[in-house]
Amino acid sequence: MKAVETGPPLGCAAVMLGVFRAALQEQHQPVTQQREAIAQALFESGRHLSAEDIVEKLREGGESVGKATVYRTLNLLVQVGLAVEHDFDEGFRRYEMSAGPSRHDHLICTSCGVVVEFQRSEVDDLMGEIAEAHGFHVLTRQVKLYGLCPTCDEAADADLTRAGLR
Amino acid sequence: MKAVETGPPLGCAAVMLGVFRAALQEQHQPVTQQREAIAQALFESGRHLSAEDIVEKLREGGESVGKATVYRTLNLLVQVGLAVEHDFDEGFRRYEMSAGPSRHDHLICTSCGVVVEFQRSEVDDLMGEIAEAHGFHVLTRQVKLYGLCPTCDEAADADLTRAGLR
DNA sequence: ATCGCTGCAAACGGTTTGCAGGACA
DNA sequence: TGTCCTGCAAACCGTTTGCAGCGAT
Repeated sequence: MKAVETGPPLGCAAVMLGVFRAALQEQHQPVTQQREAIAQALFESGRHLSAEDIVEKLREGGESVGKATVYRTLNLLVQVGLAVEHDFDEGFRRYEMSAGPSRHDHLICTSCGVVVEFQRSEVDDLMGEIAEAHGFHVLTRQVKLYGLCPTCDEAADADLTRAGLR
Repeated sequence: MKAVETGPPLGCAAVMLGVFRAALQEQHQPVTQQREAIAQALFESGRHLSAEDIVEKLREGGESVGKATVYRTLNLLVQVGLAVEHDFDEGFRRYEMSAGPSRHDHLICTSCGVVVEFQRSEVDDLMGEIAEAHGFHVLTRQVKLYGLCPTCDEAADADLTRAGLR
């Protein structure tokens, strides 16, 4: 078995790429090498990538794409629903493959910056109910919990204790 | 009874201002006219204001403050927990008075941009439970539902119907 | 009187845009 | 072959920063 860097099921990227190609053709938009490369980079990583991350990833792979094209393609991916935009308060945006109906949300540590994903059907249910109650037709959501991860929380506690004992 | 532009209970701004002053003094930070004016502008409006909004609001009131000071003071307010930062994907940030424990969340229309607030104790409960399950010490959260408001949803439906009948 | 906040303007950095040339349909 | 996507670089814009001077403590 081959070692793989990161997460998504093998073959998933290929399927997503097919969907992307189909979506482009349906809108009479050209399927260019750059668009495929950018989409593939995002799908293969399966994580939260910045535009810069993608430029770098592709450069490492020997492909050269302009930053502007990366932004344009990412917007395209968001439009057709194959990617979602995230803002983790870093001063720039990150993008992530959107596996359609599989919704998940994030816990973000404001101290060390670690991002933990979680998935709870109760969130889907509750948000759906709220949207309905307000007559909104919700397409996407951003549920982010900011605070201290267990490690940083413990460290902060230790600091406080030390200060208290001083 | 006097006509009032916007929302928060009268006197609320004054109380919040007092808390801000106390917080500054506690940290041995000077209570300047600018800081008071900026905080008051935010507290009185009670809505989601951008830094630019505040500069304008103060200029209208005859007070002149630098944009840099507005940003610095807003960060100060966030640090002491009297304001929260919002990002509604407009390319800039908005700030809102934080009434401490009274948490509320937002529905955002991606078509007309209207922002609707809602408050549901179930959200507090669920988020608290999730944070606990992951050992996170959550301080703030961002729960945003993006989609079409009733008006825009209806308009979109009408468009689709028209297209279908063409 | 001292410390550090303010304000102006320039710097900064992520994102967008204009335009000449080349790739897809 | 025509359209429009790409890539470079400059423009853009919200935010941050450096520095001289004044205000709060």
